[in-house]
Amino acid sequence: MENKIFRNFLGEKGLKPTKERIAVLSEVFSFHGHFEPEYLYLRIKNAGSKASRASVYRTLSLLVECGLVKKVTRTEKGNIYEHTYGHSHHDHMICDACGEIIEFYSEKLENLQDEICAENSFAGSTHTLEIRGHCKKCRTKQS
Amino acid sequence: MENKIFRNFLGEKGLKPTKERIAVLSEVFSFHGHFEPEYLYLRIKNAGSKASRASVYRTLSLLVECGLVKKVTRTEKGNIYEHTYGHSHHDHMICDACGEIIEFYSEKLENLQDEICAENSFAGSTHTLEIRGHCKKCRTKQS
DNA sequence: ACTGAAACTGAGATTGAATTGCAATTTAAC
DNA sequence: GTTAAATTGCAATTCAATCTCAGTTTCAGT
Repeated sequence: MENKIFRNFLGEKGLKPTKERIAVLSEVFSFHGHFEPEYLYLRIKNAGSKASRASVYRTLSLLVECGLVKKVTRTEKGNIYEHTYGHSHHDHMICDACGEIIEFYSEKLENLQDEICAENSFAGSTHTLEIRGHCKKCRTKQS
Repeated sequence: MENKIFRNFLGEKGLKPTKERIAVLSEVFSFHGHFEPEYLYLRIKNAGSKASRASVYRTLSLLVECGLVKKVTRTEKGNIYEHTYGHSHHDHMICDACGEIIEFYSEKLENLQDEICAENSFAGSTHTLEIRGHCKKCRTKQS
């Protein structure tokens, strides 16, 4: 599981699995959904563990580096992350009215993108598709 | 052309087409490609016009609001913009090695996204697709 | 267990893009 | 022209993110 993956990753880099790093890891995987670094920091505090803001940021970078966490998007106010282990790849729709984030996945879309990369002699490794608009709820509310 | 569009937009909002705003507008449309606010600010200075950083930022927001300019992406170091008037919609591939930005467009992709929105009862208004990887040049260089 | 070198941490300082407050200036309607 | 409203630039501010560095922890070697 993610704990093992992270420890292996740290080992390979000569880094140490400290309390703080493990606390961040656990907290990231203790819930589902998207989060901002500050929110994560507060959760950790609240959970009785301790890790400074600096450590949260530092660990978050490590988690992204080893593929357990992904940077979803950048808002006006900062980065948004999500954990990816156990989650297959997906893209996002974001409601401009309420901020809700809907995840979706389309095989066709993935294939089409591979095609497009090939056409451009581009070796795509990752992608981010973000559709903005209004979710069902906010669409109704408007009218 | 863009000048007229911007002036109309300003007029409707009771805003004034000042030298500074027009300088920003002209400079944005004086070249093709992507830019950062700071780069734009320097270009304006260099062109002999004058507009403070504050005015550049303020005007850029107006240009985005009226649809002449689009925020392409947010990097570690800030926003990247492009002018959109006269440019049809497209998406981007960004080379992680050299930073090159390749634009592409696919009708199929657009349609597929509309389908996906419909499936999720989502009213999509805009989207951003960013494929990251290595461009042809950097792929070759690597081997 | 001990020891020491290397890795790590937290608090606060720092950075840098972006925004804002405000006094002075410009605009344009009358 | 005159004047009210809009605009400007500077400097101050904001805020996420990063960095500094002295003190702390980890762990391999003994």
